[in-house]
Amino acid sequence: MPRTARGGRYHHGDLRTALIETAIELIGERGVRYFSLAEASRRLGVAVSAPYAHFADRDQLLAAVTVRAYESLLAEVQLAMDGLRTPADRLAAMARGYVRFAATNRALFEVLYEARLDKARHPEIELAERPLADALLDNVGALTDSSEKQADDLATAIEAAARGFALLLLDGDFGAGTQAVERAAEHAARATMALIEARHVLSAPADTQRPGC
Amino acid sequence: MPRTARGGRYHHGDLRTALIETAIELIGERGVRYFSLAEASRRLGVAVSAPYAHFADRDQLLAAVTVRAYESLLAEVQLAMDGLRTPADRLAAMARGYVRFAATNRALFEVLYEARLDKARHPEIELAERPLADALLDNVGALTDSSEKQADDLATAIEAAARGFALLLLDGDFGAGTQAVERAAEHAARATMALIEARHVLSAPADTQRPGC
DNA sequence: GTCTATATCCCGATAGAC
DNA sequence: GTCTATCGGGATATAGAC
Repeated sequence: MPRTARGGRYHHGDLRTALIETAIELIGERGVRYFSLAEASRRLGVAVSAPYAHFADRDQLLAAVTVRAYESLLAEVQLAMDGLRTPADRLAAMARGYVRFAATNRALFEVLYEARLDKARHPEIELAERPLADALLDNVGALTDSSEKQADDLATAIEAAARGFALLLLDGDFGAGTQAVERAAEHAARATMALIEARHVLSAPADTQRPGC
Repeated sequence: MPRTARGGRYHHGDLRTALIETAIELIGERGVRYFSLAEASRRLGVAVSAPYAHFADRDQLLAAVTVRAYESLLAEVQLAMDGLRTPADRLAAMARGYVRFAATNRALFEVLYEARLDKARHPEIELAERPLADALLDNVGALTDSSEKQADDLATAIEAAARGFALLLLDGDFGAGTQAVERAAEHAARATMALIEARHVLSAPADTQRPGC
């Protein structure tokens, strides 16, 4: 713990960044909803009032964490897509990267969906989210025969499936450890491929569909 | 509010049930994390110590709510499947019912996944969950050419997608109101159909798959 | 089974000194 | 920019009277 104070003032020099990192630690241990500025201050060895020099309130800190979360998620997804050229391969890779991100950055993944921040008060969050949404829509749109509505339906299905697999993984349904992560990521990628292959089913009246090729 | 006390003792006669119902109310308004026994007591007009005559602690009450949640979910899913005979139709209906349940019983849906209860301390929860898992596995298994592993992979994909659609709906991504619910439910049903149709993709090496029939 | 009262603890946020 | 001190609030849980 090299960053605790040594009896005197806090001379870290970047309490703002330290608070964000400690918030991520704490959220990982106990969940967003149990995160408190007071505990973060204690862990950093500063007074409970110190954070207010850098963030107006608790939500402002959580918003900063959320922005970082979107940035990390985007990086992980882009890394997974690297070198792949077909839209289908890139979409499957997005799902894989998304699931990996959820597992290796549990706190950041959680803050994305459970921080309950007032979106109107934190417009920077939507800004950070956009590139990811664009990447998804671009690749879905690049699938040859997709009309606008079909593209949108497919994107939504892929998003839903990826999020579902990530949550099943975090709930322990795939077991624990690195193998579980890769297993879940692989499942998400294959489900994405399946949705792409059967995408004609997604936007048609359900009662005209019959399974089986 | 006929159940508030009229200045004297609480003569409702079934505080235990009243607590469960009030807990569901409060969770729907503020989320599980912010639910407290104290506030439930206040709303019921009883002393904050009264609940302890019926539940050992807060988690025991939440566990009772969770059991009720699984029962309600099972009922909704069974209702949606009613009259349908093919496994595919029944699976699509399960997804539809699941999404409808999430929207019309938001509090119960939330408690299923965000109560953070120690499963070992509340074995009754797993008991309540089982019939639902069985229904899913039975129908997936009834699809003609599914091996055990293929059946399991398909079941997981359907579960992930349904949960994802439910969360997108609750996040407002489908808009608000009854139409949004039915739209999301329909999407979940179609995604289920798509996963069934392309289920051969789910359990095969991803790099041998190419989209398009 | 419910009450009153209390012990114990944690939180967010602010005021004013340095 | 950080500190000390504090206000005002809310929580869980227990003890003992009725």
